[in-house]
Amino acid sequence: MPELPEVEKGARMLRAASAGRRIAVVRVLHPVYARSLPAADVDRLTGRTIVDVTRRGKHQLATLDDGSVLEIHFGMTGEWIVGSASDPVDRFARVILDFIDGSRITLADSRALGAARLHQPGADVLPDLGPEPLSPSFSADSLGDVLRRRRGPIKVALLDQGVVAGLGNIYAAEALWLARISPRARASSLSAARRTRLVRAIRDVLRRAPAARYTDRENGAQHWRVYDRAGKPCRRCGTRIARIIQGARSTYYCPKCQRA
DNA sequence: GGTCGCCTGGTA
DNA sequence: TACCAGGCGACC
Repeated sequence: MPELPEVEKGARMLRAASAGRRIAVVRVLHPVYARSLPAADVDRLTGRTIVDVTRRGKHQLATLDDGSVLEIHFGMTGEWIVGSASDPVDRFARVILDFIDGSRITLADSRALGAARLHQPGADVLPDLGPEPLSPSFSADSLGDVLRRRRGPIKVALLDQGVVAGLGNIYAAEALWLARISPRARASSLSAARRTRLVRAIRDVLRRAPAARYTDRENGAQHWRVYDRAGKPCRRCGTRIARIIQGARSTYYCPKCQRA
């Protein structure tokens, strides 16, 4: 489930595999992806050279030599497969970029919830995205400014990419557990002290994610502190972890040591 | 603000 | 065979 740390890894892969390379062939292999990357954009991409790749929130941004930007979103199940143009096409390949040097990068996405979009030169890419959680512009004060206008619970607010960029369902739950804040707490009523704890917890969760192998399918789950642990004892106080639905999504939390 | 549905593989 | 996973846009 790609959240910020996984997308950062993806952006690095894309950069290593594509920066400085000229695109020979673009193939779009799924109707959902054809919607976000129509034939006209495939034509525009073909023959262009990828200059650099950056990440913003959960979005990967490949800048092309004409200033246009290819934006990739992994959705739930997106991942890169790096190889050569002679490789067999992956079962879940949705977009394939073949470069003139014979190398290839494939966007595989089993559930096809991701997207690829081409932004024209000079376009404002991702205008509604909130601050990067690991940047100084994200702070207890800035978070307070945004949350003040919110009516709903803090968990739902944290999943809003306009509040903070890059958090998903898992790390939002993990951060709230670390900060000892109930996911049901009203976003607008969080004290400055709790916002400080939350900002710290978000950074902590995101920073340690790669090292903790959060993303490893076999070993990841056992490292989660609260996510997917419904009915199991809280790692802090032993209380049974609760599962509730917020914004049509599962939320896991400790009803005792995460207070509203 | 809340809820639904896109998608499809994995699991009960 | 039904249901669940979830990022996110579309809807009420």
